[in-house]
Amino acid sequence: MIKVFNTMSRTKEIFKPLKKGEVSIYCCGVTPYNAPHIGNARPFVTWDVIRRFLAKSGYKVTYIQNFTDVDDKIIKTANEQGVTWKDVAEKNIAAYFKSMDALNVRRADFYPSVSETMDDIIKMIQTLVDKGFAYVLDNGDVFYSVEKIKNYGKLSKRTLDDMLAGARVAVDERKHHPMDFALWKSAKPGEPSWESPWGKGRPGWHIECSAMSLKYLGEKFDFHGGGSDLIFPHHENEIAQSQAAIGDENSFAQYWIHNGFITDGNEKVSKSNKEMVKRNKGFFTVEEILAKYPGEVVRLLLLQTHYRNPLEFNEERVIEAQEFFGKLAKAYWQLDTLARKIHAGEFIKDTGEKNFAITVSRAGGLVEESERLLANFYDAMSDDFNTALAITHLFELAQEVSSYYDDFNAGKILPVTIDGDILLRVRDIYLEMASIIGIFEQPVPVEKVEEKSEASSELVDALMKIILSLRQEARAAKNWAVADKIRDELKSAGITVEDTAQGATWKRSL
RNA sequence: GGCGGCAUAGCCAAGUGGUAAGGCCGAGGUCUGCAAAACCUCUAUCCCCAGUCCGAUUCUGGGUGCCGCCUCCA
Repeated sequence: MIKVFNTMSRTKEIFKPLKKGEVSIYCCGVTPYNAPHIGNARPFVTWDVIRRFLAKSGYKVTYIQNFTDVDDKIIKTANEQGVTWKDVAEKNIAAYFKSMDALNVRRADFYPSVSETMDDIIKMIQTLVDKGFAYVLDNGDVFYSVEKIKNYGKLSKRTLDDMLAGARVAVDERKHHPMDFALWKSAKPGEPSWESPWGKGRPGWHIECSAMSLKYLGEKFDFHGGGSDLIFPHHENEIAQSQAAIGDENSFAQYWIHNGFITDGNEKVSKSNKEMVKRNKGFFTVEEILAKYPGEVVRLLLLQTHYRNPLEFNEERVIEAQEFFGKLAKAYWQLDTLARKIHAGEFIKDTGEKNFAITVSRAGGLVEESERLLANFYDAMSDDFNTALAITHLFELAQEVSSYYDDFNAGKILPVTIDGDILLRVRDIYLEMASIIGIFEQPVPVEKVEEKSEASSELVDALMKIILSLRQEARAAKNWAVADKIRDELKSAGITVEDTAQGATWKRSL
């Protein structure tokens, strides 16, 4: 049983799909007028995990995400840069994909754009005009009439009276009601336009999502999501339009999922906050952040807070997440190594009956524990996609594994083949959790447990081998001054040396 | 001004009507020539007041603080 918090009811509801075994999702995508910043990334990472979880739970998932490629800001940017609106959109869509790929966000089933859905948009506006929910002005503008529908404001929990009382914006006198919004804007000089029954123009904001969801998912679909800043007016207006056009107030999305904001100093991260952009120069867009830290680390950080809560983002937290990720990765490495080597019989020795029993019981405990944690993991995910809690279960397993590994290395556990079989099962469980969270899909850039560094060249490896063997000679002669000096100087050169029971290891400092 | 949300340890962050997961930091320990790493152990009564209840951090009301939306915004 999966429970989800529905913004419409403001409560957790039991999820029942419209079609058995299938889930349809529409998530509002981006307006590609510049490169995505970290705040933009959150809903897509969130939905990516939801998709993975639902798919793993046996649902056939259809996921649609749009690009609003016809928009004021895009036109403005294009005019400023002396390029076409399409150039701007294409460039930023490419940037979007690049960032999302690095965050392991899987591709949507379709990415409709406004420019490619124009016919459907015009058709929907025409329906609204025909049914009397919209009106056309002399200049060709078309507005939606909010008074024509019952319960306008039901998603954002406000009434037309509330909104009038708190109105802050100068009202356009041509509108029948101050809250009426544009479905179609007549063409202005220097702007792209499309032919329509009302003359040349382009769609207003909101209508594209209604038209696209109808086109790709039909009159009813399961989930609709996006950032909580979209609740009003965007999603409210989508509901009004769609349900009016379809003629069914139960149509359109069944569950509304909204994610909280990423904050910086308790303030919403936003491109329009000039001061914040300035303060975070060089560490603001996803691309900038990914230039310094691995995508999987950033992804993990984004999922360590429940999606509905605000998430404070700064470099310190990324570093913390990197440490956390490193431990998860190391435990996986330990588990994989141990399982494969024991399974292949590499470690087999005569353990004696007593030790054999202890070892099997210890490994058996590990597999029981991993199964318990896997169940907890699914419970957490089933409770409104609580990735923050789910990740701690994965981490607990990582700790169990590391503890086992430590004892193994210390000789407290003797290897027998049966361990390998059991540990392979534990490894599969570990990977199952990781795959839903969506990590370990990229080469792990973590520290080495063996004596050479992954990111190094053969030459560096050879040099390090020489240096470390010289240092080892000094250590053997108890010449600590020389040994420590070598270690200290390597450290300042960006290489960390650690002495272990198996000899010295080195890695590049992070 | 209208509407909505949040308030848990130094920091981050789950959660529950029966005295609160996890991470970071910190303290102690094992190991070690030292260091590091690793592993083990320890560290909160949940913003304030009132109410309901046998019992509230968790429910209700009030207060305070913070945030968001109402204009573009993930």
